[in-house]
Amino acid sequence: MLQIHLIRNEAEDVIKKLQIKNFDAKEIVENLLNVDVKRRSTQKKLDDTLAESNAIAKEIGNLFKSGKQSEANELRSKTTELKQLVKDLQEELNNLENEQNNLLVQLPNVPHESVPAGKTSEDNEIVSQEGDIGELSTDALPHWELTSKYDVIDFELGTKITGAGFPVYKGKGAKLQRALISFFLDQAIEAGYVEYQPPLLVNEASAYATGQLPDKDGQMYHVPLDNLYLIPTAEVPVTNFYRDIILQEDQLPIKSTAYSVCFRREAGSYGKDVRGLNRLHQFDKVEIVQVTTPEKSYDTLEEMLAYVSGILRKLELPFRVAKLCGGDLSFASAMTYDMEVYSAAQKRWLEVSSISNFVTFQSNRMKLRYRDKNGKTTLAHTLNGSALALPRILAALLENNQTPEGIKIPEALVPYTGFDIID
RNA sequence: GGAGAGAUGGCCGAGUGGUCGAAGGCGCACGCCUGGAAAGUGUGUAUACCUCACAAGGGUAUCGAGGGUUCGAAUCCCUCUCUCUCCGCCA
Repeated sequence: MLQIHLIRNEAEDVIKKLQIKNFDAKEIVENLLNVDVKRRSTQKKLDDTLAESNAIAKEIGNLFKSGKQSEANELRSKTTELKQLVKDLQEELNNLENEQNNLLVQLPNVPHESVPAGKTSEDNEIVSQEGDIGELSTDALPHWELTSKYDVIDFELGTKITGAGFPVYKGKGAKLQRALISFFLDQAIEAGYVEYQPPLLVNEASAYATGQLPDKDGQMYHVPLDNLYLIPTAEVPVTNFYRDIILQEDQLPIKSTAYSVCFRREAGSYGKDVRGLNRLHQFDKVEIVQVTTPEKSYDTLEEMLAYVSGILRKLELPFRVAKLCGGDLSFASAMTYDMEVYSAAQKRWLEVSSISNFVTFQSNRMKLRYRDKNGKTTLAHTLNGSALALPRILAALLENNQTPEGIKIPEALVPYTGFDIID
């Protein structure tokens, strides 16, 4: 959520920058400016009225004490009209605050000035690419055929017991999953992240704080009986650790990592996009989260990008990095890098990580602040990234490493799997 | 699920209708003391919004959350949430 000060002081600039996201903010901003003025004058009136009745109450107390009953009673009658006024003003203020909040929540985060214009993922800027995307032989199989050929994932079994998008991993497939999770976590720990195992269900306040609510409530599984949401990513619980907290500057940066199962309803896609492991309702992911200062957050973004690149190198997967254009940027993000690995058999790039700087968009909503050297409380910056999402990594490993003898396991993973080939 | 107790500032802990944003202690910051340190000692030490120059100063709100009684509530009443103890159930 953007801060009202920003709208108040830089309305034109906000409108202009949101155009990069193809978002027409003009009307909302105008309404906000209006409401803001009304809100402030109402608050002033209310405060003044309250100050007056506080003063009278105090005086009545003094009069009673000095035994001047009649004078006290006289004053008492005077407060009845003030009471009604307070009530009215309070209600008005409440309405205006709600109105302001409802408007504010509709505005996406302002993109960083370096974010390229553009509408779709076609317009993303490819900033780097590395690794060999060499040709596979013509009889190379897509992963959804390899999984049944080697009996490592049973999609139908998952459909039977739950539904489409809930695969059952089996044998070496299950072990490979477990190996990847351990590998990713160990890498993150080595890079200075603290490992957490968060709850997989969160309450409404948490889902709101990281921006899943109210914008994307249809994308989460909801448990109405307890009003809890299944997390779409570990980002939600982990970032919420710091909700309503004031940190000391020397505690920053905070680097957290968590493995979690992720649940996504993801309505609306079809065809090859959802085939096999490409898009699931339940999948595994290791997430990295950082909380840092405004001065450092963009350096941190680069650091996280370098970190994830390192993992992909160790997995020997060809990958490229895309800087998202305005139109492809998520609601809450100011700047995002997508990491994509090449799926040799599908001949397409698969997104395996998305690393974003949210600047103060999340911290404002969740009141995550720190006290700087001068003792001033300031909103912290939050960032997160996948490191990494399992299914598409698995898909790429299966496809890219297929040989007549079987599927080769990259060297870095062998200590974790205990085998070097799936055959 | 049943019964009971409780929720106060960074922490501990007082406070049952007015002088309480809140005693006292601890912690922390700065100063004094000291050759240096400890001890001692002095001062300060919440957040948000409004006014305003995002200064100083001032106003308002906040003692788990929301509502009510009252001229006036941390203190009384109602609802909710959470925590703890005992019982039950249970991986």
